[in-house]
Amino acid sequence: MNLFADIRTLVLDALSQMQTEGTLPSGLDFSNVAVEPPRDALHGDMATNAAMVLAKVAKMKPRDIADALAEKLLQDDRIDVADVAGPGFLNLRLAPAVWLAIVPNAIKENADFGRSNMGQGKKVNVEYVSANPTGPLHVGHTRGAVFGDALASLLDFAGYDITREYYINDGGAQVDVLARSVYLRYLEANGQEVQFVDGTYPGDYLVKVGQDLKEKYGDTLVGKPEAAWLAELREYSTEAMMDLIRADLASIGIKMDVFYSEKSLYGTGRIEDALNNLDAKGLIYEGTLEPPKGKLPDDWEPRKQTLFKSTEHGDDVDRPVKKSDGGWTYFAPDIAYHYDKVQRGFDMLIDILGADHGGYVKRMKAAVSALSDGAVPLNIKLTQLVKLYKNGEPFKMSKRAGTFITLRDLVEMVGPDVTRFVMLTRKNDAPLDFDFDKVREQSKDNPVFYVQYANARVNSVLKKAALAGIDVSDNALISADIVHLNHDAELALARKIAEWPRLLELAAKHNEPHRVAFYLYELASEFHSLWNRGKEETGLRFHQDDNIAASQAKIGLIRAVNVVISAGLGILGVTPMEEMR
RNA sequence: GGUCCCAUAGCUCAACUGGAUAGAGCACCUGCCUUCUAAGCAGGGGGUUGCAGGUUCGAGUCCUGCUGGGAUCACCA
Repeated sequence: MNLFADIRTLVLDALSQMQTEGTLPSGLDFSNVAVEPPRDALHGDMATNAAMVLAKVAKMKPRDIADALAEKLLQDDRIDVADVAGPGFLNLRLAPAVWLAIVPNAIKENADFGRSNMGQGKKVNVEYVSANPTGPLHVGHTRGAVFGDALASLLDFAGYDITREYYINDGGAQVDVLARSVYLRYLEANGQEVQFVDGTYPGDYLVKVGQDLKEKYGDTLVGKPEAAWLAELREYSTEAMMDLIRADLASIGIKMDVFYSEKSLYGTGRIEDALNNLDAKGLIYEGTLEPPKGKLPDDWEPRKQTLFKSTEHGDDVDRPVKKSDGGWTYFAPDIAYHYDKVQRGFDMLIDILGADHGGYVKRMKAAVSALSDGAVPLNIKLTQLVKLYKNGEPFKMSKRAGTFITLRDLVEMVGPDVTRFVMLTRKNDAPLDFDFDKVREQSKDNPVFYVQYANARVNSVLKKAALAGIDVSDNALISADIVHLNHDAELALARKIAEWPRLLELAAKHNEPHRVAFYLYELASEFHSLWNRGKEETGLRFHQDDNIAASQAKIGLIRAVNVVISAGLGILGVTPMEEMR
């Protein structure tokens, strides 16, 4: 139930009627006609830009259209007031009962309130995290993980058929490095002194892997040449790292549907298939790239390579798919991987990448555009850096000094819920400041607690009312008489609740889960405001002495707040708190 | 130098993708606890939306050019 959509339908119907009556010319495009909440509540409940959008094509004055439209709309008993204002806005005021009707509706739909079918079941693949399997997830990965997961939930709630996917980069040279590093830890476990030279991973998360390896092989690999153990250890170490990463993800509530291995693309003809597809379209050629403009890299030299003509699909330069030694570049398996996604029948692909991969966007989009003949859009969202602070002071990370903050550290220090919420209070492409101390503060400075506190307060009221013998079951609240909600402050809260389905669709449409976080903050604020007004105006308290019917109506209102907060937090992946203690 | 992202109140950020007088929080000032949790609420001051043009009924939002910050730039992933 989306009131804004309902009223927009009403407006469009009225416009069509005006066309049949000849007040408006036919053949107009209504797609830009919007019904939105006005910026200033004084203007009314909803505003439509219909008159201004249509004025030019209809060759009429905006105000004339608006006046005629107002007259039509007023015939509907949901519309109390329709005023023309400004350059041609039509401000609508709805009958209070229309707003208040959202309350029992929200309680009835409960966890499904706001769910939309705008996605029409379209298959969407959301690929996120995809960190190299060479170590635990760190803070940067965490942001991508949380953002991708919330976006997936958001789209799911908006009616898309979502697949959550992780691409394991287990095919490249970094896995050799991992294997060698693990071998060193293995030697260490066998009592040898080892040196971690450049080009190996010194992190102590590999200590246990080395020890486990000793359990498995004893000392049989000691002193053997690399050729004897490299392949084996590559396999073993990536498995161990993926176990680690899966556990990291689980600790913030993320469960992938698919883990897709890069290695599985090699030696199976899949890379060749993808490139053949491009070749058949005349997009693969042998050639030499121009040197990059500006300052030349020291070791630059012209070189003949196998290139993908990505410029045909919007890239700036063509991109190599084979190295000079004949091996694939990292781009080649990525092409094959996305080809696979296209073949699996997704209607849309979304990749979540760190901002440092921004240079990769155009070529990947070019590849998907070419592979799918433009049929499957690839939407790449970049997540900006996370700057860590401790008590207002920048917190510098250094692998060497052991002050490298991992996802696990974050979860242990502040918990999964706070981590997730805070990381979703910024747009994905804006840098994020994360202060370990501030996010744990239990005050309204901290949006997490502010929202949770609202939820807890509602529960507190429900509990006390039940103790006082009032039936506050959802069934009782649904059938409560909204006539008892007759105050502007109560109406304001009902309006905010009614915005939820619309907000959700907007957030989904723009792939912006942070909007959910901001909305929840506003909803909580509206609720806290009403709560406090009850101190002075006793008629606004939720629990009305000796008036069970009024109490049930008022408690129903805040139970609806509860429903929306739970649904919203659910999308963000945050567990609502029943009480704050 | 090329490409991408960013620039909004003293600070951290919104602004429903082109709508009305640009909004919140922090900080500062003034009020509100005998009351369902004051972990909260109400009110006040604070702005040339980096600069200069352009597009139109209308621009923080779109286009062009600057300035400043970040990321990235073939044979690493």
